[in-house]
Amino acid sequence: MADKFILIDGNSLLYRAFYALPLLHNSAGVYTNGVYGFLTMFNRVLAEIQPTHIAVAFDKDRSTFRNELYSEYKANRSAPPEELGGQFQLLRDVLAALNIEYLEMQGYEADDIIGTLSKKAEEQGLKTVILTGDGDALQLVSEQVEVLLTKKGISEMELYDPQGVKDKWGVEPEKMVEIKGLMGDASDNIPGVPGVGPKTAMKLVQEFTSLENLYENLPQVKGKKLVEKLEQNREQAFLSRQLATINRDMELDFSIEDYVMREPHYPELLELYRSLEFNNFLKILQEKEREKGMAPLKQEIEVLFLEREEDVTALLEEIKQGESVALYFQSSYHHPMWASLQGVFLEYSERVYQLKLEAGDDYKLQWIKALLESAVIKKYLHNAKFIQVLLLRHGIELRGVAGDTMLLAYVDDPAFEGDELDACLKKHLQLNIAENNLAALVNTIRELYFQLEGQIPAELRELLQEVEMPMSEVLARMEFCGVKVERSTLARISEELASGIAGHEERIFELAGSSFNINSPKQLGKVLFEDLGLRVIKKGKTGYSTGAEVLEELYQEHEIIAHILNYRQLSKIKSTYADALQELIHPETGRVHTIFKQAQTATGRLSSVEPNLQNIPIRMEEGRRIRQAFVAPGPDWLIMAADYSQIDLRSLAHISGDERLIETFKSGVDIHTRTAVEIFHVPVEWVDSELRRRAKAVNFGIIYGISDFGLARDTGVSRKEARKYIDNYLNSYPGVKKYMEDIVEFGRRHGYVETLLKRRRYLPELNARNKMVQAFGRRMALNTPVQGTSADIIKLAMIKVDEEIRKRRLQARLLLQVHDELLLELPRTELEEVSGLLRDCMENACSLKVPLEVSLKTGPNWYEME
DNA sequence: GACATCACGC
DNA sequence: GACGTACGTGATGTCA
Repeated sequence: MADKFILIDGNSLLYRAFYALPLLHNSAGVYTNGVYGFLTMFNRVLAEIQPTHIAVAFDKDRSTFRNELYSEYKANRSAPPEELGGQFQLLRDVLAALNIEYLEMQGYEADDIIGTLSKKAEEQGLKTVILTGDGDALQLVSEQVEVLLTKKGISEMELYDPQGVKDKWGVEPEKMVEIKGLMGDASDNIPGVPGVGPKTAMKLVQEFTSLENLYENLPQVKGKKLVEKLEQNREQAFLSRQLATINRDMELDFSIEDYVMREPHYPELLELYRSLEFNNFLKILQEKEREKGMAPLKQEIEVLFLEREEDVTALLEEIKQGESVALYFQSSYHHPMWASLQGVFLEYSERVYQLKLEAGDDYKLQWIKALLESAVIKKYLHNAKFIQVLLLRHGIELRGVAGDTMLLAYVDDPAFEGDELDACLKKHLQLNIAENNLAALVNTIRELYFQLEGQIPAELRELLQEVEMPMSEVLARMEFCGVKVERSTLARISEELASGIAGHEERIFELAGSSFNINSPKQLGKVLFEDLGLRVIKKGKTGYSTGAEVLEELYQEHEIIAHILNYRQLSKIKSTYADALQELIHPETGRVHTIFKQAQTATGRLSSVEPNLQNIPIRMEEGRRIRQAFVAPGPDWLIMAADYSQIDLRSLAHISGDERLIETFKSGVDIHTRTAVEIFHVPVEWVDSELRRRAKAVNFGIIYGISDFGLARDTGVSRKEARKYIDNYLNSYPGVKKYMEDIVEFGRRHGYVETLLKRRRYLPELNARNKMVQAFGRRMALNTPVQGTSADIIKLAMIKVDEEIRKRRLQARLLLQVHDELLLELPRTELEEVSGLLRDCMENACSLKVPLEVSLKTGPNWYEME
């Protein structure tokens, strides 16, 4: 790549950053916002420009050659505020640690240094970008030199090339000083010609090109007043031009090598960032350094090909009982029910073997069936569930899985995003797999497993072995089984929806007076708020907000709103459910097979994708009908749903140990009614549906760590009233109040919070300096143990249910988990036994301070259930 | 392809 | 003066 020089006006940028950001300081009280903002802009621009050379220029002090010319120069500038003053030296320190040259010269401004350097760079054929907030630099723009001007805040900038300057000012860059000479510059106290502003100055320079030429031809200038003013201020104009002209011929010993980009001095930089508490810069820096220090992976790995059955037999004879292998399967797609196998890599005793599987090679897979099904040969894999489902399609039951690096990495840190093997290797072994070297990959699996397993606390090892690993097998069976979905039912619903949608669409266009794309928030916003002139309630980043919340407020104001809301609802159901689900019915099974992601959520919950079967509509009747398509697989079969009642509140009761909450669940009274009695101070017979609804919202809010603001919005009462409800709640349930205080304190002290089964979630946010981030961390600290405990409980229940069904050799099968609900299919003949078994396994999944209650429903499909 | 907006579930 | 319930996935439009 061609060499590129970036020249930064340190003063200008620091000022800009200082005023753009709130006054931040570290815990020692040192103000840091200017330096912080400088570095933010600096990093962004560096990433964008990727310069090979760099220098930062500073003003030396306030007296320059310009003051000798004109004593009033910059006389209007007051000294920098106290909070900024100290940051100049701080910035110099940071630059020194970054190993970046900075320059300052007695009697000159940063501009002059930049002008001189850019001129010399130009002479040597170097492309230059000048980063500054000072528009004076535009005079330096040329074919070789571009200027990046800060516009607003610290994120908006504009890059000027010669055409850019011409577009904006109508003249060549070098004529900018002529304009300045005429119009002056208030910020530098350069007078110019009074009464001549940017517009007039531009016009004059366009016509006369220079001050000299202008004054020689003064009579040609139109406007008597203007000529008069120009005449009177002739000397001042020339002086102003001189002041505005950047000196490009300072005496500088310039050698381009002095400004080559160099590696920072890491120890100094780390120390500085630490003391300034620039935690995100620190993180980026450490990440970078670690990546550099990463051992290059042994890329040259000898791979032994298993081409004939005899090769495999020989290998299998070598692998003794109790020994272990690592496996890596190549597949064509990320969904095990839609993927085909392309190859198997096997690492044994530090040797790597490969079995290639082309289309029609399924028989080769049978060669290793005995190995895969052996319970005594230990296997280490990454995401064993995926392989298990894929193999089930080939009639192979994977057994003997001793370790799964994906699940291990998940219990180590559930917030880590990157369930892929290479991401885990990078994080835990500092290994960077540069290319897709699968032999190298399989060769690292066991090392990753043992190293990480050795690091995690014993409780997490237990969670992995006793919960997540068995869970993985249960989920594999559920995914492979799938759930029967009737295409014809979905098609019928889709058609009905289509006609409903068309009706709303027609009426919307009539009322709007034009047709447009209703699905486009942008176009819809224009119609509602510009064409129809409705009240603007909320604006987002990109324009008017048209969310349901906003539209509901406008409901009474225009007939169109109701149609839009209905249109939105129906088209959501049609596109996401009725239509998309049909495509996902598997041709071989006639069923829909989701993937339950087991290493996805920060709380320990599962998630469901392709399709997501955890968000099938239920609240609104129109959407609920989608459930009619989820059917039992035969006339003598049933769908059964088993719901935990109030599992999150029961988890909260257990964790907090609150006496009243525990007592309520033990006595079996309705929790929301009870809460209403407590927080509204009324006898139970006064609790009507409205009071119960509000109490329910409060209960909900408590679990989520809601604020008075959010509660007010959800219940429709005033914020003050909502505050009162929360206070009343906390007084009524003092154990919950204590829990909230304790869990946040625990999180601050330990850096994490944990669930019933000691699943951890790290919460660095709790100790953040940013108040918003901290509040966010607080809500997570409150919510995660509750939601995560519920997730733990249902996982335990699922393992028990699956175990029991298999032990009793029942035909009933687990199909889905929807956080607090299990869905099964079963022959009618097993109805009684499965009901008892489910209730038993779920209610006794674990022993809490409160009873767990389960409600069971059955029916021919997921819609008609009782 | 990344991002924002919207809407569905618990 | 804005902004504030947790955890998710997916369809669609917009803009680079």
